[in-house]
Formats: sequence, C-alpha cells, structure tokens
Amino acid sequence: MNHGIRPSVQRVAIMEYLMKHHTHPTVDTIYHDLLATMPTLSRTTVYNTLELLHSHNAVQALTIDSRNVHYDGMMSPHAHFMCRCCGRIIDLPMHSDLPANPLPQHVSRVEQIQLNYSGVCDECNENNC
Amino acid sequence: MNHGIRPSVQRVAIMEYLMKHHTHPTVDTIYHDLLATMPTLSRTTVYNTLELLHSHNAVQALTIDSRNVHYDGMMSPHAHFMCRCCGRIIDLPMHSDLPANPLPQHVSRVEQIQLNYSGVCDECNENNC
DNA sequence: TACAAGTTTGAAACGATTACAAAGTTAAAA
DNA sequence: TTTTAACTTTGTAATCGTTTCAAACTTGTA
Repeated sequence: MNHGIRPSVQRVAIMEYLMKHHTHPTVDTIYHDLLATMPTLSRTTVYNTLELLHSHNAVQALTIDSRNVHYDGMMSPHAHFMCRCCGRIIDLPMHSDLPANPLPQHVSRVEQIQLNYSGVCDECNENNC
Repeated sequence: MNHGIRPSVQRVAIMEYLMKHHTHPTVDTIYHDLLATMPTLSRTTVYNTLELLHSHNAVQALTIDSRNVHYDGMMSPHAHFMCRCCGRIIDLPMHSDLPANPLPQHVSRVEQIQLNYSGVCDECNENNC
C-alpha cells in the first residue's frame, strides 16, 4: 500500500485524496482541496509527491489534456475520455487486452500505456455547449 | 488536400513540413526549421496554423508528452511510443481495430483516439541512458 | 540529546502557450 | 484599376503550469 515510500502526513493525504476522488484531478485541484485541512501545504509538495508516487507506480499521470497533467489513483487497466467542452475526464472500460506484449520494434521496455479518447460528453451534447 | 483551408505560404509550408517529416515535431522544432527558409515566420503563426489544421482534422495533436504538444501529419490509425530517455516518438502499428464504435456510456461523440506507449527505446537501453 | 538524512516550504525562474493589436495581404466589388 | 472588407501574419506582452533552489523543519537513529 505504501509502495516503499515513507508516509509523511502530506504524502498520505495526497494518496488518500486520489484513492477517494476518481475525478482525475490536476495538481492545482488537489492542492486547493487539501489546503482546507492542511493550511501549510505547499504546491511544491504536491508536485514532488505526485512525481514520487508516479515513479513508484502508485499513481498514473494522464497526459490526455495538453494543458496540464491529471492524476489517477486507479491502477487497474482502463481507458479515459476527455470532453473537449467541459474538460471532464471519465473512465472507460478497456475491453481488448491491448498490445502490450509483442514488444514493438525499436522498443526495449514498455512502462506505460494510455488509451485516450476525446470528444463531447452526453451532458455537453444536450446543452450543445 | 487543403481541407477547406485557405492556403497561405506559411500554412502550406507547415503542412508540407509535417507531410515530409514523420518525427512528430513540436511547435518550436517546426518554427526553427522553417525559419531557415522563411526568415519572417512568426512563432504565433505556427501555433495558429497547427491549431487550424488540427481543428480541420488535417493533423493530429499528440499529448503523449506532458511537456509540449507534438504534431503528426499522418492521419491513418497508428499508435505512438515515446522514449522517456531521449524523448523520441516513434510510430507503432495499431493492430486491433480499437473500441471506437460501441459508443461508451456518457459519451456522445468520439472525435479522437490516441494510444500512447512510453518506456525505453532500444538505443537508450544499450547506452543505458 | 545530537546528528544526519530526509521532507516541506515559499520564492523565484523557466518555458510553453495564449492574447492582442498593429501591419500586411488577398479577393472581390465597384 | 481602385477601393474596401475580410482575412492573415507578426511581435510583444501576459499567462500559467511546472521546475529549481535554498532555507527551515521533521524524523529516525546513534
């Protein structure tokens, strides 16, 4: 559960935040939400911790949004959809057990796979936003 | 071929650059390379043009790299691999005709799909970089 | 209790991208 | 042609997510 990472108060709070909220938050969202209960929290700590968690494979760093990185505490294989209107990111099942293994040419090690969809979500489509 | 876009000198140069170079360049790479032959080219024009081409589905905007957007003039379905050491992005075949159609729940319109791998490329693995 | 290693913090720097207004270009009407 | 309006390019300045860095703080261990 702690992935060999020393569990400081801040790190635990950030990891718990990601386990609880499956909203694919950005650094800033996490920072602002946690600030309510941890008034001394620094944005840098959030950056550092997410980088640490990511490098220990405890969280995913989603690059679906070119504007900023989103984080995801759910590590089981699934895809993501981002609505280009409201920006929301939602989880999608990943049917096919994707081409992970037959190691592609020129590639020695595959460490991460992301399957990203984008378009318009139901809600935005109705509000033709 | 021109996707309903008025073909200014700059736009044609940028589109041709992407058709010729399958290196998934960033805005800055395109800007610098074209500057050699178009000394008055502005970085803003490159941004504007790529946004225009992208919105007309003439090019892909790859979000595989959280640092900056890369562009790809090849529109046939294929996946990408980015080496975390050298940063190079290479094309991979996309075997399985991916889950595009059975429209996922909560999604009204899928406009783009990206399948992104990352890890270490052969070359970097040898130079254990 | 003291020290060293590790962690957090906040300010400053960085760099990709966007906003904006002025100058330039193009196309079509008169 | 000439005029005019619409479109395009340009360069500067602003924005904002992220990184850098050093000082202050905390923790575990000697």
